[in-house]
Amino acid sequence: MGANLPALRSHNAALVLDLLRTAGEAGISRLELAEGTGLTPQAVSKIVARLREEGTVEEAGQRASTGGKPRTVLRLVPSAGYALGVHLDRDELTVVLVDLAGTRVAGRKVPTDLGAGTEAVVTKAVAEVGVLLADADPAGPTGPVLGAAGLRVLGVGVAMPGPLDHFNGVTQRVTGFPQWEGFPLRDVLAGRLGLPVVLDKDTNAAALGIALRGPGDSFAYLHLGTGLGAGLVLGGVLYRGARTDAGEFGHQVIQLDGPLCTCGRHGCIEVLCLEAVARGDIAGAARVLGVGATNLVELLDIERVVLGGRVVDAAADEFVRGVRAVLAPLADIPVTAAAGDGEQTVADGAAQLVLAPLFGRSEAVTPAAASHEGPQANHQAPEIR
Amino acid sequence: MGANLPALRSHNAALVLDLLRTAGEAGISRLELAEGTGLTPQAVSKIVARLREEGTVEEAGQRASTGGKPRTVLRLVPSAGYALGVHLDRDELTVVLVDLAGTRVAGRKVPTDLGAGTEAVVTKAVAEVGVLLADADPAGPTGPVLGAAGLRVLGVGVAMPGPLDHFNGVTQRVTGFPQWEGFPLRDVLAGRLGLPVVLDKDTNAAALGIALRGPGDSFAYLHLGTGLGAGLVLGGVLYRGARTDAGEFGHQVIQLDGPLCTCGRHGCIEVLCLEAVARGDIAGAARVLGVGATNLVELLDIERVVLGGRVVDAAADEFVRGVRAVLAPLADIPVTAAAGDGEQTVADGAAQLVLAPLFGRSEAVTPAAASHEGPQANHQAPEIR
DNA sequence: CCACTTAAGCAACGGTGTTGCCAAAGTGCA
DNA sequence: TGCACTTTGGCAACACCGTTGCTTAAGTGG
Repeated sequence: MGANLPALRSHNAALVLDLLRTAGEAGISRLELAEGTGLTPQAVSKIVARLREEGTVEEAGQRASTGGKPRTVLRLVPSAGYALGVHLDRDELTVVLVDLAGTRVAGRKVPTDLGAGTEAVVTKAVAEVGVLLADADPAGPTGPVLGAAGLRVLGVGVAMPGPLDHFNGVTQRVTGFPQWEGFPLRDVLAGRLGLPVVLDKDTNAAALGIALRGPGDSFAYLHLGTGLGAGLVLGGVLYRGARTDAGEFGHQVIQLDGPLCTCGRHGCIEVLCLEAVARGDIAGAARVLGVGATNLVELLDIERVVLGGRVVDAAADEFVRGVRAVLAPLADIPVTAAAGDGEQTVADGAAQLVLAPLFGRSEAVTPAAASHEGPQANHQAPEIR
Repeated sequence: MGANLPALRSHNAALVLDLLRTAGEAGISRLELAEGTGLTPQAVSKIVARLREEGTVEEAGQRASTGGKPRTVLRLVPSAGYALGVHLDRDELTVVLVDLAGTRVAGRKVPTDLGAGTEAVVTKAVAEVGVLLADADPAGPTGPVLGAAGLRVLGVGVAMPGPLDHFNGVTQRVTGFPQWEGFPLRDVLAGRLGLPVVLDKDTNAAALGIALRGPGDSFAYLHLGTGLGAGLVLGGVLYRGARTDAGEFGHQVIQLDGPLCTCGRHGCIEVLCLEAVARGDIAGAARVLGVGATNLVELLDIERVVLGGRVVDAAADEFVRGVRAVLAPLADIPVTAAAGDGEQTVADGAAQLVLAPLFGRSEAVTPAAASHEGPQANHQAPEIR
């Protein structure tokens, strides 16, 4: 909790990196970085010099002059670091390699059965990662970590259906697959791969990915697939809650004494929504989702709502329109559908679980984290240096 | 956004002060402070030395030895600073003076009518503050600021029914009193009193007050009075949302096509709850509140629920039991009633709006705050020095 | 060609937490 | 009573952070 000089240094470096990432191809000048961060131009110069020496940042031309020396444009070097994203879904395993800019540079998708057991799934995931890296890496399959000789892989983000314990990296009950309860997936995978691993819910991963694409604001990502969940980004940072279980949106009750849900309660959004979908009533499902979204907007004062997941993807326009119809009379909040890559949104977001800390996007530490020393020594938040 | 050495210094000082405040009368030693903050014992020594020189902290005896030099007990000096809390309710004006430890040292309560207009209410509030300070201050009514010669008053926190704009300190529509819409209460009051002023919703003030009494955790304070609102404390910090409008709990819809609410929607918690109360059905009201609380717990993964407000106070036990009954089957979350001082909970909490920043309890800056230069120059977060 | 403007680096500086060492103040046993 | 040991807390030197004051680089415009 206490901060020292190195902490201050990396905090400011993260701010600068985040602005560089947001600027993308267009780049950004030192003075603009100074304005954006509130730091002195001199401080920015020093920080940029360090980042350039590391190879994380490069100069890329200059702006038109405004009467004096033209500003030098700086740009993030995407190839300075990579992260792996693993999406472990009920019936499918997706593995992607993402660069520092958040661009997917390689990806694989194979059918998998979570029911095959933890050992089988872990082995398969490790194998898929190996193949992906071997294909992606021009230097070939040599080097210390799974052939990652040429690429600097910073870590692996793993996204799964919740609930799970993000802090300890342990899976909890996965509906239908009791053998996953209490499995320390993060540490097992970290041991096999020799890389830092971060585990989180699929909805959180997707929300994080969306957060890093847009400006750092507050929004809710509502994911309607097999079930219904939400990822909450509050103040540009993923909100996980005290026990990292936040976002259980599906079982919000919006109809007292409504139909019985699998969770034992009555009138949950999920059961109402899925029943409507089952009978082909997309408008009805969208309306229910809209009521839930309105509750969220009112309660958390967020700035936008993003819809995603298989069911939404199948009729995105209709869902967006339906949610808007409920929300619009009360608040002028944009409602959009997540970029239509389908399920790879989650895999890309999983990779961002590793990258986000570099850009200061995981600062809001909950009390649980403060009292916790953190995961395995060398499996903690990676740092570029 | 960017941090420099002074920022680091005050951040760490705030951590130390927060632990000292939490320790209360019992006090805490330097080494315990080091453990609690994660700082080096040496760093804590330096910080404590500064605080002692300021008069904010004092030595108070020593612990029993455990085989070596006994630990020196440190304690916050409550009289080192004071804050005023003003609760502006629809029909009542409460003014309290609170010391650094959060203890109320003086208070006044007078009937008031918000409908009398902004000028009349402001004048009355200023007068009440003057009387309170004159009574409380042994040095008598001399000195630069309203007779506060002997007391160092750090600022004034003002709590009102929402919605309002906390960042700009401007009131918005207050139901039934259109002349309050868009009134820059914070700056007007700051000008009259010559003190920094902070404006916030009554529910937020109450939640903050409760947060500072307990450990820094996550909880929701549900306030059932004229209306129904919530104050959310997430990770020990008051959550205000992008436009400082978070906590609009009353208009969460939990019954599709339910009874019409004043807000135009159907089946809001507020209308269901108030209707039940009106017909004397406390159990029914508590059940509705319980469903809403359960939704909150699921969505935000908070650790406890606190109930308060006039209606709850009148039948606290029954409300607590009713909410528990709904919540218990799903989560092991404590439900309690706010300490029964009635409405002064809000006034005390209002004073904490001023004190909380000293203890690092308002760090989570929303994006809106970052892009905003802050209020008037000298009406910003006060600092002890 | 030269005055002016704007961008960025160099050097010195104040101030942060850290490290290494030492003094102070107890306990417990011979 | 004396002495070894443990624990607490301060002093001094240090490395390193962003800041300040100034200089150099690189343009524009009359």
